[in-house]
Amino acid sequence: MTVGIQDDFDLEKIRQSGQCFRIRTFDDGSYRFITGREVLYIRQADGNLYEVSCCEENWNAIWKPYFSLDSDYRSIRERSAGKNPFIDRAMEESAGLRVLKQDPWEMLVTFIISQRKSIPAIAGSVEMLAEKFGSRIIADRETVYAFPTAEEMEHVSIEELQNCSLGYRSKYVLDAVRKVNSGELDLDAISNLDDDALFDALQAVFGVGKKVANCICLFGYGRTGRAPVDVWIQRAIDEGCGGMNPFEQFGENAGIIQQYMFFYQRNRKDSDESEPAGQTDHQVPA
DNA sequence: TATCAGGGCCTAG
DNA sequence: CTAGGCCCTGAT
Repeated sequence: MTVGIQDDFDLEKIRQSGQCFRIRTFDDGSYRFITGREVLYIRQADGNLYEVSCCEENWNAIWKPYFSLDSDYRSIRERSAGKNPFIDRAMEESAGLRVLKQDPWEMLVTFIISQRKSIPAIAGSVEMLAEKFGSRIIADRETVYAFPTAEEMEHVSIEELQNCSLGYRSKYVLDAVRKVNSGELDLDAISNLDDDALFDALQAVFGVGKKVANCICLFGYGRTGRAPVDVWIQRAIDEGCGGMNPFEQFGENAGIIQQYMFFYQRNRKDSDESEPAGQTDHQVPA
């Protein structure tokens, strides 16, 4: 069927935004997304019109929330403008990307894996995990594998994880599996916590520090006030913000601004005028 | 072929 | 608080 999307929405920018590692493209311009056991093929037809492979119920119940289409990003950009020239530029260049609302368990494991890895390497490991331990899905255009649940990973060995190129992160993932399956960490229950408490609860997992915890808050729990600071954002802060963390002033939209900055910093021509000025005040609590 | 950085985190001092 | 080590990959 066809849906109309009036707000900022750019599939290619979403694909490159580094928050989701299982997006696939097809030659006809279609993009494939997976969440849980649901698979979506979506293609821009004309202007604001998109052809989607799902029914209207699933579009409304699953995919509109997934793409955060209940938020008005255009107005968020407008209201966030005028505070910092670098960020203004980042918002212009990156308009169209969305913060995706993804599965918390998948985000926990994926961002544990992400540490000290390049994006292609992360994608490779996540794909291997899905193929080895996830359930098979016969989708419209291919056979795909869902990201494995904690239950499906219950008896996974350290060797099997090593074979997915997890390296020293294997023991971290194993700890996540154990804590979630034992109930020591209840990913549903903690969704009721406020941002700071959620942030702290996630860091109980071995291998989850501030950056990874903030990624899970933002991409898994929709906590848009959270702004993870990674090496790219730190570079943007050094080169565009005089070394001072700019996210406090954006409040509940800090995480969205962070995504604009991340995309912009990765794609812009290296300024090389890197001026590491000032301290690096790290993760921003809302 | 060799080198290096990559969406960090843990541990020791 | 700071420095080192860590598994492995993709890029040069």
